[in-house]
Amino acid sequence: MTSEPNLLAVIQRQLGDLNKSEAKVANAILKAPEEATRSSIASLAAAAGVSEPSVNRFCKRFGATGFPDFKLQLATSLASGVKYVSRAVEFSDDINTFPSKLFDNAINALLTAKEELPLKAIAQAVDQIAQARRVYFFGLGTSAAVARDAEHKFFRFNVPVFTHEDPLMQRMLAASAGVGDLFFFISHTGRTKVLVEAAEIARQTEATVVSLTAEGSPLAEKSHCCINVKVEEDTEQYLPMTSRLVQLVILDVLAAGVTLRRGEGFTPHLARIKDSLKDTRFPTS
Amino acid sequence: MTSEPNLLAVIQRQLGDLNKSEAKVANAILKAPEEATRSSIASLAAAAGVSEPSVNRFCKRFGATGFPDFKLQLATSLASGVKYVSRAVEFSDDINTFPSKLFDNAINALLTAKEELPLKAIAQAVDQIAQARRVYFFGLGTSAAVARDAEHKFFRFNVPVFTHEDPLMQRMLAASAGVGDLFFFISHTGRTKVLVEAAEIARQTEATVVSLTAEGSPLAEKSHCCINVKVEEDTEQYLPMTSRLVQLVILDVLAAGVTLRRGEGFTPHLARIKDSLKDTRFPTS
DNA sequence: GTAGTATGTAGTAAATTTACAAAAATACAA
DNA sequence: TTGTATTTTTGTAAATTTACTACATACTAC
Repeated sequence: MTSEPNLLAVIQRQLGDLNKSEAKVANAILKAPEEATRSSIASLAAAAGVSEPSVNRFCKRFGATGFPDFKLQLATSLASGVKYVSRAVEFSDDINTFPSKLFDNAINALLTAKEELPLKAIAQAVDQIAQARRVYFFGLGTSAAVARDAEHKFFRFNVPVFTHEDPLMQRMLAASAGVGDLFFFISHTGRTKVLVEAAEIARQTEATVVSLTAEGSPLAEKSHCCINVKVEEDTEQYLPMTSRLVQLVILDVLAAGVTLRRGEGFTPHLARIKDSLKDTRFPTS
Repeated sequence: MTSEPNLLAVIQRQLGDLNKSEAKVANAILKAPEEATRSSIASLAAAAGVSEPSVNRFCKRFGATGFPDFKLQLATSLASGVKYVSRAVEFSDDINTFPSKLFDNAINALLTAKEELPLKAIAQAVDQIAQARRVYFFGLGTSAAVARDAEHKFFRFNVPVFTHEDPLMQRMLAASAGVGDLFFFISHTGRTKVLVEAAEIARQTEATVVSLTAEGSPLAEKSHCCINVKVEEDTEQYLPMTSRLVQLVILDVLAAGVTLRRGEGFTPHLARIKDSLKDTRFPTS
């Protein structure tokens, strides 16, 4: 419970900082992690095309006391069932391979995000949402769906929440904002022009601007509080985005944070909302 | 990789059938399994009060090729034990605990789903989507956001996709459907009346009905093809739903499946769509 | 060219396994 | 019972494999 849960992710992340032979070792391990746990230092060295001490140094660099200890850590990492390495879907994949790859990628994104949670920003955002008189969730494209999800979730807190996918509506609402209004912008890149402009407009009012987006992006700079999500995306691959999953869970975290703020006295309210949906469903069995 | 569920349990069960020194080894391991994975054959032999070859024989008896291999199996089996523990958020939680809990729950949901993926239904759904002339994604509440996300993703495939959150629109579209139309219903419970009714209406036409919902639910029964998602939800806790994350990833899988179907010749089309968004963003750096 | 780093070679220490022998347990007959 | 043959269990010691350390060489950047 102490150490990094996912050794492979750590290796992958540090790939750039390694020197030649260490990188060779890293690649050999990433290529066949299972096999690495079973092989001796000699065979791994051969597979990587380096000398045995290089493998040993590699292990120590990653916090192990030596090769056997490293293998143990690796095996433990692998045991949790996920290949902690983003694996691209290839055209040679079939039904038996690509679904697990996509799941692994999603899980991996969440694991990574969990380790670098910007707790301070989250706590601040919870404060601001809890105090807000009105909350607007704005996003475009994929993030519009995330905003919609957030609206549904936060609606349960007695706070008037709004979503709009129309950039013009977003601008107008931003322009007419005042004290107690909170604008929550969601964007993967943080560079979508119309969204950044809306944030800029909102910022010129008395309203609070919070964003869930990439660190250092134009959108982040316009915000009072920015929750950074850094998920490196294989944007070249036309693959589904894992970042929105992280965004969704972070919004869950914010929702939970607000609930906890309200205290136990608030649960009856939540129960009432849930009950109100009962008649819309076919009863179970 | 046959994977006994838990090596420790196996050892415990066979305790009676072991001879004296093997039993000593077994007890030493059961007493401190974590430590056993880290110690050498010599120290374990000493701890058990037997000779080194006895430990070795013990290992082989349990299917390992030798001591190191045994340690590996033991480590993996210990590590996989901590998987799948959903942790509920409590009012005593603070900012340092509840965010990781929520992330853990999300990750666990995906891990579980990954292991019980209904591949057959997924393959079938991919076929049907690939052949469809028009695809409608329908959902309500939280699932409406999922439907919206799906619309965005599938829009890139040249297939006309539509989403509507309005139950009346859903009914009307379902009623006027024909050959080549595919209705994709998304629902956590599969019991939302208006949605099930829309599915029923669609089913009476020549259209194809696919659903992403709970096994055996009314909605599932109305569908030509149902992708089952079983995520046991702590519905009592007013906590965010993890099921929608699973739904999203499954839709990613379907999208990837369709892309793979189209083959490599299709990538230029995807590239064009991506390029078309370029001017809407602030350039990087 | 020099300082510093990176990598490999060779030797050493450690750990694991094998082969074999001693001891213990068991079976069975007198 | 008791003794003996046979099998099983266990340990010793040697062989082998594996991992580590110290040192030398090669490379890189200044």
